[in-house]
Amino acid sequence: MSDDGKTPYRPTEVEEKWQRVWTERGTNLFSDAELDGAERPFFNLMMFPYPSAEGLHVGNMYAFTGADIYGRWKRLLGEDVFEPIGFDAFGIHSENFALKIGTHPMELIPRNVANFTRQLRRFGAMYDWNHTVNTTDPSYYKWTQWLFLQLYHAGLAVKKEAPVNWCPSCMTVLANEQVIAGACERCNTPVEQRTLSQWFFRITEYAQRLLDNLSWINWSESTKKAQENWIGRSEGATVHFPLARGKVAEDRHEGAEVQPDRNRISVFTTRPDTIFGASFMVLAPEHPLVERLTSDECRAEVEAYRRHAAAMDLVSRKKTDLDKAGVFTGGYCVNPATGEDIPVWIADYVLMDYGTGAIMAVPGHDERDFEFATKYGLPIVRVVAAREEEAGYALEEAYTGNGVLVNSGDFSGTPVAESKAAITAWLAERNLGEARINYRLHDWCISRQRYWGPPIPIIYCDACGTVPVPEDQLPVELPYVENYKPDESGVSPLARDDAWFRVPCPTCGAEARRETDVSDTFLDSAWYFLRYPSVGRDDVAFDAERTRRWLPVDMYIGGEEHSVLHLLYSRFITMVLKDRGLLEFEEPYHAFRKHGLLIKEGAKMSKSRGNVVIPDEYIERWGADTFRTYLMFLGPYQEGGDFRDQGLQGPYGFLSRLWDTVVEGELADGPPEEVVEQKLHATIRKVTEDIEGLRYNTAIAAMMEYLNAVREGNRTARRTEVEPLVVLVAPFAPHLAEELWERLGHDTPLYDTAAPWPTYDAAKAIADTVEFVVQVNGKVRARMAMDRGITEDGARSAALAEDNVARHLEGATIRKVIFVPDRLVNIVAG
RNA sequence: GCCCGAGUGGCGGAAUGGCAGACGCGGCGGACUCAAAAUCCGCUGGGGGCAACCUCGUGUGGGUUCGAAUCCCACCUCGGGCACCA
Repeated sequence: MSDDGKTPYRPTEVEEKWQRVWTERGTNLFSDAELDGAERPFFNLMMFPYPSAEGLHVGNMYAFTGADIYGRWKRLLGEDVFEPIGFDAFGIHSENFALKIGTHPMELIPRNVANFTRQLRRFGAMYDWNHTVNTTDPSYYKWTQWLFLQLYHAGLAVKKEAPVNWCPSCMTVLANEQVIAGACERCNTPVEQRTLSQWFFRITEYAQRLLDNLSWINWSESTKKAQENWIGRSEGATVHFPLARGKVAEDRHEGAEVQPDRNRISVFTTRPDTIFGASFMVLAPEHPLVERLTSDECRAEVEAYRRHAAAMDLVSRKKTDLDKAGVFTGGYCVNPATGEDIPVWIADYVLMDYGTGAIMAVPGHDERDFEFATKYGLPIVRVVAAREEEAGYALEEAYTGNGVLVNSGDFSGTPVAESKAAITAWLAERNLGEARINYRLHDWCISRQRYWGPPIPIIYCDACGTVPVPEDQLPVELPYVENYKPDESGVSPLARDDAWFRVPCPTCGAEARRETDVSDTFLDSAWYFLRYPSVGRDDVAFDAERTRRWLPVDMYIGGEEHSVLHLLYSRFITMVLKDRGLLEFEEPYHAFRKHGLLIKEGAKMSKSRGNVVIPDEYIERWGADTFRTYLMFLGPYQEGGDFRDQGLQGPYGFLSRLWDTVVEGELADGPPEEVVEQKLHATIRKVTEDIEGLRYNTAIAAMMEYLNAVREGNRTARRTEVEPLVVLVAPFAPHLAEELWERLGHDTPLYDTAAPWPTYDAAKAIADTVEFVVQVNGKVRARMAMDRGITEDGARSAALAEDNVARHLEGATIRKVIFVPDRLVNIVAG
């Protein structure tokens, strides 16, 4: 009570009180028995944060608030909502930061986690703190290592010598997904190529399935689109071009068995129909056949070119705007369609990591090939024309349009579309090619030559070879290594700990060595949702029965930045576990919704701009309820919005007025007054439907409108008018709602009440009279109240009688009347 | 270059074939106050008119329709993603 006898809204007091109550009552916590017995399980998942030293970012808060509102709403509907949170604390972010400030990650991370936990508790999400995960905890990464073994035993984890993306600044290998435009996604340093022996997960085996399921999973469309592009399916053909007899240097290894694939160049093409126009070949400089094809005269030049290409970093190597440059190898192969010998070149515009690393160049119908052919004076043949009569016309640029084949032997005159299949079939009959589907997706390199991650559970023995660590010896604990800084060697810092590194072989007992690489952070996060319900179990990664009850995840809300990395990997891992018989579903998330990006005053938030919103400051000043409500009000959740400091005032005023209405004023008894009742039902409907569709901004606007109507003209509100609003606002402002619920006389807290969400009567949600719009020739001339359900004739005569309407019709003949029931009359006259 | 999304008052944004600008911020005027803050009430897209009203207006140009912010075509701008992908 203040001096004037008023009880003003004091958010901090209210929020501290209810957070204490929730903790004491365990309102949001599940016991094992509750998890096993839940009748209406709803798994509400949000993307667990990486606990940075800076603390919770407003972007995290935005994401979590939107997800928490959805979960709280489901709970108020009476579902058993499991809403866990955790920490994705392994990885290069953490390690780099630890290096920068000179604190060991084993000290730094628990500190950050503690700080995050404090912040997460303060903003009022209904997290189940009994079921948190921390990826750096041995009780978690034991199962990350177990997961690796599952893939290993399935033949899906393989070690390959491979050219990899090497970040010279982070001194580690990056997955293709972590390379943005040829540069490290983290530090923006140009990435170089290196060849290292790495562990790969064969995600490409699952490419088609990952693509196919996109057609039925309930996800945000843009996210599906991003995955589709990333998987990058193209249909075409593999075509084999035999090396030309007598025009290729003889095999230098006398007596060596000549491999079949050493005698031909295979290419992948999406345009097999243009094969008659393939007038030369281009190989990637690294292509294994270059050596064999190169003639003595060309050798010096070819080798110089290959050295030059190898030294080039991937940024310049993959730049589209580079001049096409290459060199002739001196070798030839045979175009299997024409039988002609065609020269073989090498050029850096052909990439070894896509298709077969070789292309058939069709300069007449491919812009890059045209540019290359023009530059080096190579023949350009037209094999497609819009009309057959154009067969003889020369090409001034590559023609990539549709048409019919020309200059293509028996296939001339065939339309492009059907000739693709016909030529592929013709080649296949002669063993010169076959239909082929190619994917842009690459295998997932999970090796990291770093310290801060789960050690890959593999042991190398001179006698037994590669030996997986037996399951009962997991976890392979990450040792404390004082100097964990990576170096230029490309060997993980773990190799420095001799006592850890040397280990007896699990199979024969002889002295053996551990794998010293750790796994990619994305592996940690690829399965964490499976762990949540089974947290505490140290005998299994996830309990089968509990998993059956709770998974797949019912609703997953997160940022679009994880569209291709995390979401694709977790789908892949789920499919693998299903194929191993460990799960009964192959898509981990029943529904996924992306949220938008939050900007500040029209600009991207960044430390360098100095416009980063620190949630703590706002929560301290306005309270968590206002902050949450504002974040959801400032724009459409799935599209993001613009955070403006002034904007907090609106939601604060709304919550304060709601407080005043319940706490300050006298509430009258009796059913809602007629004028308010219709609005009440309409509001319940709108808020319910808007939350379901994550349209939080308009849900809040509807509640504001309703409160304005309840308070209209300083009238005395009725309890039955206000109490439903207290529940509607509860997902957004849970503390305030609890307090008002209690002040309305309830003994049981709102969130412990079974299914308190109000229902609406659809008949009462609509008014008896509707405002008709009367148009004359499409222009609004009057607005008139009419009875709901009025007939066309009734509306028409009422409209014609209206003064302004009559005035606009003066002297004109009515030609037509458009009638939209309960909405509009449009009189067309002239 | 290709793909996706967006362009609406001073500002954030509503409206997805039928009243453009809901809701909120800011602004202006008023009440309360010695005063200010807070709070409450009213007004608030441009132009014209005393007014009733009229007129213009959703990036630009065209189209479909009785009627277009909304659908179609072309273009411009911004944001995001992909990119010598054969």
